[in-house]
Amino acid sequence: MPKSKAKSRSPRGLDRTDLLNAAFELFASEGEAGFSVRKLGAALDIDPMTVLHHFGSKDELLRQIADRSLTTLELPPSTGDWRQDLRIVARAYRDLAHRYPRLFHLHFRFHATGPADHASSEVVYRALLQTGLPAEAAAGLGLAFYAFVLGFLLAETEGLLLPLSEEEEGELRALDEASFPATHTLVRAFKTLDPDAAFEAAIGAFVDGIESKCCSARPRRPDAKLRV
Amino acid sequence: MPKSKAKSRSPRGLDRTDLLNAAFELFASEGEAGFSVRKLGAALDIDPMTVLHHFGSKDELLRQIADRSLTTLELPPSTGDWRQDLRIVARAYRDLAHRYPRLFHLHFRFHATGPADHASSEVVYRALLQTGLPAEAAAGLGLAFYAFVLGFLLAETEGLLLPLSEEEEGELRALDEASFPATHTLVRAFKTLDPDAAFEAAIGAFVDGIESKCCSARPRRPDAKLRV
DNA sequence: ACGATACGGTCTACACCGTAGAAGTGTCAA
DNA sequence: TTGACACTTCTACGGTGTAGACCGTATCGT
Repeated sequence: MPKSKAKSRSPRGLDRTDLLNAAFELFASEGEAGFSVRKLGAALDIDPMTVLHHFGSKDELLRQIADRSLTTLELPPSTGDWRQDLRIVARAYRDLAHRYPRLFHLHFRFHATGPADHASSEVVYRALLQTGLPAEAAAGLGLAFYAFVLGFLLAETEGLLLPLSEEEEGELRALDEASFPATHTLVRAFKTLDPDAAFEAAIGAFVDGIESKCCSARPRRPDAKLRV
Repeated sequence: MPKSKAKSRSPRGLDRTDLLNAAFELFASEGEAGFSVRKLGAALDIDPMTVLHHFGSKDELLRQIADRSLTTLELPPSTGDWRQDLRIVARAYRDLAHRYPRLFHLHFRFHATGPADHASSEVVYRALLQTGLPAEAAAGLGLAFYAFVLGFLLAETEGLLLPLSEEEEGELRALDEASFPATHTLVRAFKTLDPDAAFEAAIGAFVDGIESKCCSARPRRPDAKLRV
């Protein structure tokens, strides 16, 4: 029996899990700029080298922080409708991004390969296979789906999607109206932009686009009055 | 006449433009990890502080590097067809990402506001207004379009879209086949994934989705005659 | 019971980073 | 000449990640 004691033998009361939890907390609240091995050590009253002794390098620690955040992904059960399932996965990732916005960008640096990730991928791939598309198309669209969703969320967490500030509004309005008519037309809409609606519309467009690509025989949703 | 002399008076032969060019080059070739003010100084045989004197801070230098890369965006003329125009803008950004993959992520850190960006946005917004969608929807979809495209390209430049490696393939195949049937089905497709096709399919799906959202009255165009 | 071994933890030291502040250095206007 | 000013450099400070040596203790094979 290799592991009878749960607490193991740590001279200090700290497990490696505790270290990871503290690191996660510090990174999530302070952001990458406010995170360093030394600061983590100070917060735990621990020598900084102790943390490196457990994780090997700061990079590996960050990788595990990213992994840990993925384990909190809350994936509702499949509905059986692939359109809904794609939306559900997208919303689950968005929820994750909103819970830990300061560390979401880590998911790009360390392409996650944890079990949580595989579970959500399976939902996505199953959904795309249900469309009847050939495997090559399903695979490409699956990865594209992730890239799109994660990309959108990164943009959102990095502040690219915020309603226009006064300064930005001024900059846009200063543009030559003859050369930038569409931009001028939309300035008002940008000021009152609703990120939730934008996200749902974008995901909806993507899903509808996939639908139109594959199985036009299927009946469209009731709100669609028009047909191709 | 404040600028009669092109070269200005620099004791060394270096203009601020030269500094920016060199910084751009160094960053583009070495990546962020290999870029530092000190290294830039060494490469130019210049004191590092000279760089900061011109740019104020490293952060501002990076911002200008990002801006500079955006000025190389090659935007073909509008076709008049909003679907094609959206695709054109997406491809222009992808071309940019492929030319300078090591610095593409900077576009997320510094939401670009340069003139090059306004020019491409205008194309996107004009395209979306041409769909006949209301301004709110057009604005949201416009930002979503950027988030999606940039996100996809970031994923691509960061390596999330590469065909499966042997190791990753093994990891996927090791998954329980009963629990991950779709993943298993697609492993082969992932090994031979074509990023170009995935990108075109994804953008196509998004555009088609927008089309289905608005004006199905327009006749779909067979891609028989293309113009560019 | 007793070294051997391994491991958790610490300490010191090194190379590198961004940059504030002071101190040259040159060129131009008065 | 005398400033004034932009440019460049030097020095120094506080921060970073981490390699390498060191120490105490717990476990194990004998």
